[in-house]
Amino acid sequence: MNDETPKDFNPQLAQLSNFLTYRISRVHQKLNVQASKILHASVGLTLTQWRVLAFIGGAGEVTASELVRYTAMDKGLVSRNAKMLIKDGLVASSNHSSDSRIHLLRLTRTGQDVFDTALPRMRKRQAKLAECVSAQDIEIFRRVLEAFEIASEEMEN
Amino acid sequence: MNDETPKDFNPQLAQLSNFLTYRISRVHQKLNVQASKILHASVGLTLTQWRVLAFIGGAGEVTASELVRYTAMDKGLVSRNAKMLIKDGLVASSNHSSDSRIHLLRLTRTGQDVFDTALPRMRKRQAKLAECVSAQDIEIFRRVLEAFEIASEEMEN
DNA sequence: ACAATTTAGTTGACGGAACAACTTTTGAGC
DNA sequence: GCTCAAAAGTTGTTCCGTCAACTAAATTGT
Repeated sequence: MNDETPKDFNPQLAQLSNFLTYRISRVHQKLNVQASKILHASVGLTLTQWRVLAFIGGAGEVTASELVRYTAMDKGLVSRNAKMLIKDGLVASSNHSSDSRIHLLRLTRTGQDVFDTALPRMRKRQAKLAECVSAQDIEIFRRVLEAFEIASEEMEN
Repeated sequence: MNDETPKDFNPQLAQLSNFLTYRISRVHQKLNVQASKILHASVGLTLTQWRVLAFIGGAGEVTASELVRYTAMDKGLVSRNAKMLIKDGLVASSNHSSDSRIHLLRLTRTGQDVFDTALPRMRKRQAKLAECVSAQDIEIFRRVLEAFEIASEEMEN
């Protein structure tokens, strides 16, 4: 969190900290911290809970496995977080008509309120981030992310 | 890990998965998995151990707190990982001449070998990632990361 | 129609990272 | 020179995400 140039500045060290993966890691962590703060302060959810809630809210009605497919989150993680949200009364689960394995998840009235409260704040945050750079650069940034994501899966070795 | 378009494709869900922070999160995770595999296979280190080792190797001789300053890693995390590396004989620690709190960390001969083995592989991986997009786009990507990192610290709200 | 495979979801165990409390040593202020 | 604050590290606790094992239900193949 101390980001002024240290007194004992060492260019070699500074260079090492430029490894791409490492930089992504740091940015990711900081963004997470920030998002978590907002969520905690506004609706008292963790980031993961929010993600699950947001996907349910955005979709209207989904199953856990759809959620897993779209978010690439862990099965167990989704299951546990959904359970918490259900326990807290933000999400309701109902049975699928023909497939009794499946639980359909949707927001409760309260869950919808939480969603409606948090979403604009999260969007605003996104917008603030986006303001830092040009729209074009964001576009490129997205493309590079996309390319990296694909590359990181393909690369064998 | 299933990344073909799901049969039950839902554009609303797809849209939600485009939140920037979330995408960074996913890419970050996948890159980590990949890096970890390479490190595990080549030198048997975890990503965090490698980061500590790499910083020490790059700097020649550093203290733990310098490491903390440059990597923005947690104190405790650095301490524990350094300890493991010392136990495994990859890092040696010696006392500072005048300040007895400080331990100077440097690579042992073995540590240097490990460093020399892993570094080119990690660089190669970076290069492979970089190949996916133009040099110019990488530059922009770095700039955006930089901007986001700053923004995520400043934003108070 | 029944065996075998696949899919949905839950749960337990484990490991690693964040946070905080604590010790020890050094430096600063008076 | 003594007190108090700051810095360097260590260690304990806790929480969260990943992996893997497991149950139950549905689907496929013959």
